[in-house]
Amino acid sequence: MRINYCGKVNQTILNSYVKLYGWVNKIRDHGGILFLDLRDMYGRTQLVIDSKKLDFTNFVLAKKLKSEYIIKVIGLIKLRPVKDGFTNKIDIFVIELNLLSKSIKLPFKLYAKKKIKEEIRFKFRYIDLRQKKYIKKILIRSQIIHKIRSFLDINKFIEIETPILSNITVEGARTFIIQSHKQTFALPQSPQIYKQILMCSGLDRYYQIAKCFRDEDLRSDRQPEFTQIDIETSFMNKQAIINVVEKMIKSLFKELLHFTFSSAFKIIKYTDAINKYGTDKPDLRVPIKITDIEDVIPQSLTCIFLNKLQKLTSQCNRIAAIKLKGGVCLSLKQIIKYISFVKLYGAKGLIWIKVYNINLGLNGLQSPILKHITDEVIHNLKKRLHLKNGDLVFCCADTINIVNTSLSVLITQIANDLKLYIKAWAPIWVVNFPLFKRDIVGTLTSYHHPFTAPTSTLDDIIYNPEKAFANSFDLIINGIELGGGSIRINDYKLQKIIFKLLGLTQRTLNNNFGFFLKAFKFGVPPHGGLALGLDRIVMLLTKSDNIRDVIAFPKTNKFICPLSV
RNA sequence: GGAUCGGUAGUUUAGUUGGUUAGAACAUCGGCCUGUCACGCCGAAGGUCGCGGGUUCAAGUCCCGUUCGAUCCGCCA
Repeated sequence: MRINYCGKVNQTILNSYVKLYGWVNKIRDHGGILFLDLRDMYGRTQLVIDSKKLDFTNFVLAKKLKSEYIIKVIGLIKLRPVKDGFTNKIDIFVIELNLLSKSIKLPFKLYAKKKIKEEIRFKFRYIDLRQKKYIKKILIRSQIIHKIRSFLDINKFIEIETPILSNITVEGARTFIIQSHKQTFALPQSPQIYKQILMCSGLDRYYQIAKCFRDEDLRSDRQPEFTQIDIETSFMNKQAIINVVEKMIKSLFKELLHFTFSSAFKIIKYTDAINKYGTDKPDLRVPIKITDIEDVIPQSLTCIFLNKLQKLTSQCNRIAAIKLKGGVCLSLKQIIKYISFVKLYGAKGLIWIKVYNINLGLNGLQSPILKHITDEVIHNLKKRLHLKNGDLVFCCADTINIVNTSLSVLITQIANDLKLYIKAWAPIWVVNFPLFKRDIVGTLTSYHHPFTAPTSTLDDIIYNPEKAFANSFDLIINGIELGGGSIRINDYKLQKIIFKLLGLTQRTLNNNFGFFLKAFKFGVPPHGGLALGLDRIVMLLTKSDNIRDVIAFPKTNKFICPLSV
């Protein structure tokens, strides 16, 4: 058994002998004496190879060592002569040296100051992972999984594995299909149905660290195969589930980052999130909200706000604004940059108003629309937006979706540019999502999935499905969707109605969900649960801006594993 | 499926309105050096400029195509 690690030997065992294994990180050859940094996964320590203290054969061998050779040494731990600026306090005076493995020249420099292209890093991932910063992410990932397991274990959850090879498909993402010589399998997008079946068995606190597969295009936070912390419980309501998951997340932050959340996570309804932040995953570290202004500007002006594009006739429009405190310092160039930025999201543009002196009315402002507006409009805007000197207002007018998207991405962009984050961590539960949404061809689809229990009445669901809401909840931290869940339907009739509303034919229903509905006839406990994206939790806790950094062997945008291709 | 950015030595990169032999730093290799810790000093080697085509007297540079990588939109129950 290995006892000593390079990163762990310290001055508590001075003047004793130690056996170390490791990689040659760097050699400083002074002729008769060599200084060698030996590295393992926990850190580095300095070996001193002195021609006077080592036999000739060993010294000759030492002179031949190169970077990344793997060696075994036995040496005496000594205090290093004191010199300013160096904190490593000990040396290992080598008395015996063994070469275990050689290495050719590395394809890139470890501990390079400049960023190495991922293309190369992932091709040689085994070398990439010799770097401390990436080892650390892998270590933290392991700790997170370990802590989640012990937390859930303490809370009486049991870990149950569900099949990877199955023929259950829930509509949603594209599915990976596996052809074997005997059968065709689908890789699971999540263990959703299996875990609900387990509830039917009475295994009422289930969890799984589950590999999931979705054949969709990649993003910086999306991989085709990823890991979910999948949880399902019976006889717990929404609040109870939220409580236990929140406790788990808080314990992770406490144990891994030594950060304590002072209060319960904020809970906000979906509709409020959309109205105030323009998105269902707001980043509450940024203190900017969206404010409706349509009712404080005269009808005659709305077309100007709509950029002369259309009259405000449809109910599907929104005229709204965000206020940037101290924003007058933004240059016209920056403002134009933001205008072209929102155009990427469908907005026709932005109207901006710089407030230099609010008491002077129009004279205290700078804006391209000054000649179209009156002091009264300014007065109204001042009241609505609580305008003060130095503020910058961006207004956007378009369909609700375009205004929401544009202003929410604008808020994020401005916050990034101007470093407007007022706190480190902003967790939030977004609850009561719509039950359904219409896709591009007008078909009704589930907002989450077809098993989500509604909060609306049956009449509303049937006759006004788009206005129906779900008993669901998403966990958002810093604008990142960590996961979501819901209370599930546990009523045979209701589940069947939902399937029908979603347009499933009797045949599809029988083929895909027949067994599931049948299970309902044998009794289904009230149940619910959620799934958290493990990779995203690791990203958050390791402050990684890329999911590939927290996965040992990630895939590229083209679904290629650069290591093995 | 769409948009944007990028690919020059092992790595990170410079390369002007197209114009001599594509330059640097670090790494590598050889030599010297007993207190370095980004050691130092002397020397050397290392480039089909992603790939294919076009324009031109002349292309790393301009144009077209393609491929790979990244980011985003669509997509992601």
